[in-house]
Amino acid sequence: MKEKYFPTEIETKWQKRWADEKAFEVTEYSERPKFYCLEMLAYTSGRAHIGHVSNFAIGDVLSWYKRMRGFNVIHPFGWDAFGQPAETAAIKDGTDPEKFTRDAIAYMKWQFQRMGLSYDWSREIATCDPEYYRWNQWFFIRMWERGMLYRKLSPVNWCPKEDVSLSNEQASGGVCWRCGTPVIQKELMQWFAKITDYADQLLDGLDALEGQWPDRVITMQRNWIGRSRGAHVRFEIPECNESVTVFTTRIDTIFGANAIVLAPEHPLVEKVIAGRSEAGEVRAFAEKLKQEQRAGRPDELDKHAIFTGAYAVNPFNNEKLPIWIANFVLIGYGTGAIMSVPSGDQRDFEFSRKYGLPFRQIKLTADGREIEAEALEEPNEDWTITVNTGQWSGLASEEANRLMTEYAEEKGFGKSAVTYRLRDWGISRQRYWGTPVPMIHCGSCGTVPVPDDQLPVLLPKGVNLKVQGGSPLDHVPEYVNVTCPKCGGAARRDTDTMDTFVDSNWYYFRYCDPHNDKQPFDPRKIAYWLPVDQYIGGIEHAVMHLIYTRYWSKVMRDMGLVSFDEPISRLLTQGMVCKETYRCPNPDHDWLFPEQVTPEKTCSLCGRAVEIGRVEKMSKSRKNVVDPIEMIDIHGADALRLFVLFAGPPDKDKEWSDTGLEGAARFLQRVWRVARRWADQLPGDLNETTELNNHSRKLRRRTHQIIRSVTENMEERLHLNTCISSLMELTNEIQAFDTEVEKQGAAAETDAAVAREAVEALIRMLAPFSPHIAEEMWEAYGHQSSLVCAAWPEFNDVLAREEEIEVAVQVNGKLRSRVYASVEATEDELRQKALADEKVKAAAAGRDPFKVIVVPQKLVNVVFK
RNA sequence: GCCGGGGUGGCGGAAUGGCAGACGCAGAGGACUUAAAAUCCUCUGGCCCAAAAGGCCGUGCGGGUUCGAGUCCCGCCCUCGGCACCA
Repeated sequence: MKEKYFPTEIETKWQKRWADEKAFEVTEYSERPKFYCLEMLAYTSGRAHIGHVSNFAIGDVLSWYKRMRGFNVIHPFGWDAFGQPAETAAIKDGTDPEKFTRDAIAYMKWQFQRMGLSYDWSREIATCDPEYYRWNQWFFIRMWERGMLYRKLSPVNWCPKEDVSLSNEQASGGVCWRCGTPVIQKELMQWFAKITDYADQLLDGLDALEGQWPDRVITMQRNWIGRSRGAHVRFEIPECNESVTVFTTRIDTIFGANAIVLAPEHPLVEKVIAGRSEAGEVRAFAEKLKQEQRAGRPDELDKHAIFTGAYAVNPFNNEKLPIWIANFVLIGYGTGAIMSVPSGDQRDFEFSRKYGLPFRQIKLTADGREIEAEALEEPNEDWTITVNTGQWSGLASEEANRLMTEYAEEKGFGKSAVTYRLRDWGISRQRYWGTPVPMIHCGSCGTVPVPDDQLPVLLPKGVNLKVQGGSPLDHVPEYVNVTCPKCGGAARRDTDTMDTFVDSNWYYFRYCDPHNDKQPFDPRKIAYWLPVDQYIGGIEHAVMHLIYTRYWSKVMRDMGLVSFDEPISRLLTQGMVCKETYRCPNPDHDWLFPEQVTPEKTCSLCGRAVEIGRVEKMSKSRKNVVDPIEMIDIHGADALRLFVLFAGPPDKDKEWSDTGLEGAARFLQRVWRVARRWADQLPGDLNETTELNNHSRKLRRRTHQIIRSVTENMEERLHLNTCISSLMELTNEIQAFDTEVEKQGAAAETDAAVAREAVEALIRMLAPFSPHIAEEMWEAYGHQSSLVCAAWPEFNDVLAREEEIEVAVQVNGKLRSRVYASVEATEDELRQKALADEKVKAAAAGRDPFKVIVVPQKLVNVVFK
């Protein structure tokens, strides 16, 4: 072993060797049980950041660990390569999105390879490869055939000057990012996937994920799906011979209704105002509400409403209810119409107060009082006891709710119903850089899919992206003008591309069979590798990506391609890496780089005191990003990986610290020195019963204790930060042992054997975290084959056992003393020892203890009254 | 507003009802060195006490359960994240 540890040299050597030996490539032909370790697809932003290091380091540790535990570990990698930023860059700088993306992949791959991650690169995919997106198209057609896809008019952000659709980001602030024109909403015919058909399955499937997925992700998904059980109730509108159906979860409050309120887009609006003098005014008001809503002002809290002049009839009591239109009723939820019950709902309460509609109390307060409706200061949304509700008065609300629903069903004006917050998934994008929709619109045959043998529909190259009027693909005649596959007549190709969430729905299925040109994947390979055993990624994907991919997976199940319900068994959402920010009060300087801040915390440009911002997510605009490659150049990938994992638990946010990274590097240096001390010593025999001197016995015991604790933390909780702490402790133990050996002069043969056992355990347990240095030391210890083939160290409970343990002695729950005993000491022995203790005797003052609690090997609590 | 995390030394964090502060960072002192760096050793929650011994306090705040609470229960406060007029 060299005297000094040079990370760059070692890391280059082992990265090359792993690549040459294809060390991390796997097949499904194995005796070992499989383990699928997956990190989220990397977006091709152009540059790796510390968040990537953290995400991938977690997955890499787990892959290494499972490999050493005898699993056949698939650990693949790929690129989320389609999407808007490449197209935006192209419009701004005139680059080609494909070139932009390929360059980004090349550079980022180089960066990730310098981190020494144990990926099976032979399975690498990029979603912009025709070999990949071809199968998006194939799935699209299969979904369409199954009635899972349909087209409908749906609004998009639209720039009226350039006549192009804009993403929310491009329309931020309500103006077009290119020309500053105020954005309007335009209805376009777009593709939707019927995810709502699977709402129940997606909701109920979450039960099985409890304990395996973070609680907050499960809760967020439940809320996102938002199943709500209630009833549809039909209200007749005699004057125009129509009826309106509302959805309510509280039919038991229907006697308190004071109005029917429609969403401004509701189709009945035109019918109820037809022929009325106020029709023009109401229509204009509805239009205004539509614009307001679509301009998307989330802080809009005021209720805006207008009376249409028409009335509906409450089927329970034949009361006439005025029909209103209001901004707080949404066309996309329920039936787009509600009954307003001001005494039972916050929104209805605000609406009714503002417009002076009457109140009626229809249930007791939570504390059982009946109060004057007009005296209500807030609505009562509780389930209590009904009052003033005709024949249902005096019932528990839940009971009334059930009976009144039954009554409505009997009488034929209502029905129990379930609605969801979840809406169908719009997958159309009017953009260039995405998967082309493989459909053709024919004047005589309608919408016709491109035949399978003509897939992929290739994205044309050299397209002008800075067009006005529709999508860039609309302006490529040779792309648009096709013959109908059915009738051979002239037809028009659909020019939409797909949402990139389609790409990420099934990429991890493709990893299992990445080069298949006959089908998206061989179902037999999926049956072997899937479900994913551990998925690791950012919390920002808690809802959309992770619902869409669950949905896709269920559709594939129904197509007979896969046989499981849930594709991801365990999920870990890693925290962000954050860093302090600095800001100069001078607006010309604003955010500062750390090197622009003097040690006195003043701005190096103007000398003013710098505001130290809170620790926040790294971002370019705040100038608090750390470049991983810079850090690797200084301290090595091993140290960087170790630090990001040591900084905190994987699922919590972590704070970047330069000195923390230095600490990690210093630790690796120490491990190196400790290992070097014993690398060339010939060890004697060592077995479970070998007689050892004191310091050897102690090191051996600590070695086995630490193997046990690291193993448990790996298996049960993925508390990687505490695993690293334990490795540091083991290193400290070996160092202390070395000092003892120095004191004695010469090392005994058994000393060398015990030291070797400890160092080799340390090396093997360090491998998942800092694999390069571990490999180098392993080789120096005379092992011919790589650690990739090494086994995780086993602990021996007998050797880990303490000879004498310290037992805390409490008097009335307060720590007062300590006694020493053997591990085998019985409860009674511990009790006697504690009672004999001077402190306990003093506290007793002659009394007998009221109670003595003994926790074996830990503590004795002596209680006096 | 709703939902979900979280609040522990100077800092990052540890502790699955049983000795709070493991491990690391930062800091102080010492050894080695002509010197520095590196390395090694020691100390480092607060308060009382000249010091030691010893004692008291201490996990956001207030209650509770328990022999025993950072951990469990109830009520607050603060903070971060997600969603947001979802009937």
